[in-house]
Amino acid sequence: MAIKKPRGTQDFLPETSSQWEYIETKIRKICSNYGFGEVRTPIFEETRLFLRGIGETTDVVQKEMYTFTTAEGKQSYTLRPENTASAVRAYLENKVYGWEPVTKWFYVGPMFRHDRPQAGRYRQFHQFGVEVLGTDASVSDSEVIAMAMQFFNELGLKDLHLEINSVGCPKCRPQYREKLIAFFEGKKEELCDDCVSRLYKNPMRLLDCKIDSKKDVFAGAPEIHEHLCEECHIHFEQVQSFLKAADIKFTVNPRLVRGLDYYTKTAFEIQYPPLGAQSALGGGGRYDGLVEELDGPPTPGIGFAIGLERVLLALENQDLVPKRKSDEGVFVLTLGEEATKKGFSLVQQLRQLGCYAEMDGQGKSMKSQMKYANRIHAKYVIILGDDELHRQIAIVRNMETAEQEEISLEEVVAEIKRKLTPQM
RNA sequence: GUGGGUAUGGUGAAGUGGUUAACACGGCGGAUUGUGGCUCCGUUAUUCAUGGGUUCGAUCCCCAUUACUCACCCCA
Repeated sequence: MAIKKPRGTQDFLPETSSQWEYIETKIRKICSNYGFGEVRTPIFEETRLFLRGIGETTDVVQKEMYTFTTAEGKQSYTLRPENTASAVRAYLENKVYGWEPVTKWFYVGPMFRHDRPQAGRYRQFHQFGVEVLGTDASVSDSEVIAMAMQFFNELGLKDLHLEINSVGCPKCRPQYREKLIAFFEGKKEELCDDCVSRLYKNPMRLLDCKIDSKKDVFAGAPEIHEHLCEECHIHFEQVQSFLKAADIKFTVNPRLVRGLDYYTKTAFEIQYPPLGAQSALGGGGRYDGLVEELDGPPTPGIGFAIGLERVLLALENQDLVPKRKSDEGVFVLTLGEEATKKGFSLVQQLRQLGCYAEMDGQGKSMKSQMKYANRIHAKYVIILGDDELHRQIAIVRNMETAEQEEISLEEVVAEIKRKLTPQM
């Protein structure tokens, strides 16, 4: 049996890779404009990091991690399912807090979750994300959101919805949680099975249940905004006013809840509805308790993660995927052994001068070589056969105009280089 | 983890219980000897995911497996 790639993974062939390159170029540009430096952490970490960082009761940790032990079986490792925990670990391990008041990092790379694959959902997927550590200023919440929106804008994506919410903090969330449980406890009969099981584990998740949230049961359910503490309330108001000041459109969705335990205060999500079930292109929020949870000094943080496969889907959906454009180049067409030897020398010289040059070398017919030259969109073809070799010249054919000229072998490389170099 | 759909050449995709499995694209070769893109011609699946069963006979029927896919769940 032929060996196939693992389920939920993808091979990116050159055509697709160039699309990724395009997206990454945008990412790097924006990050540099916002003053974010790239952090590269290991693809795998000690399993404990994710247990504590993401939360033991979350789905991600409970059923989606790729966990393994080494041959000695001493240590348990896990392929990173997201990168915030790793970034915070790196922040602490390198004692960045000791010399940098505010840290702004971004990352791009593969993440791993053992989900059932589906449109826009893969087991190895790629995220672009940012983290701001060391400030609880509401302006940084807005900055991070603005950054995500600018990323989508620059890609040309339209019709995105930005939803924001505040999920409270350890001071006010527990009370709200209790109220929610109390409210729904008597109405278990009317809830779907999933919600019943969520009721005690993570009652806030009930709020965005697709089935129950449409029912009457929800009438009169306690709203998070009525239960935020003073601090959270003010913070949320400020975030909104900063967004307005930057002319960023958003809607407040009191039922927006994030799935990872570490989120506090601000939570947000960017949706592109046409993608269907997996319409969240990105999301993020504040995680003021995470650094402490990982044994660091009390340090506030905020960040987002964007699913790049989904971004690509959205780009395809709006026909915004750039076509791969090949470089202007030259094809060296050779006939005969001696000519091929000389041709190889020409190709190498051209390449060393920074030109895109190719040849056949398989001894194919002239016609066949011409076809190939055409296929790779060569701008010039250098034709070299025994005849030309004896006369110490080469025929240079312009593939657009079909004009041909004879140039001496000594000058042909320099001449082509000149032709291919744009005039300043 | 749960439920639905689909599995035919490099790709897209017809099709039938029984000698030669359409078609399109792509690939390769050719259309006077050393010249591309257009056109034309030829060629390109001992075989219809894998394993089992029904049958005189299965790519077409049944079962299982696997993969892909969509939805639930979850999330990016």
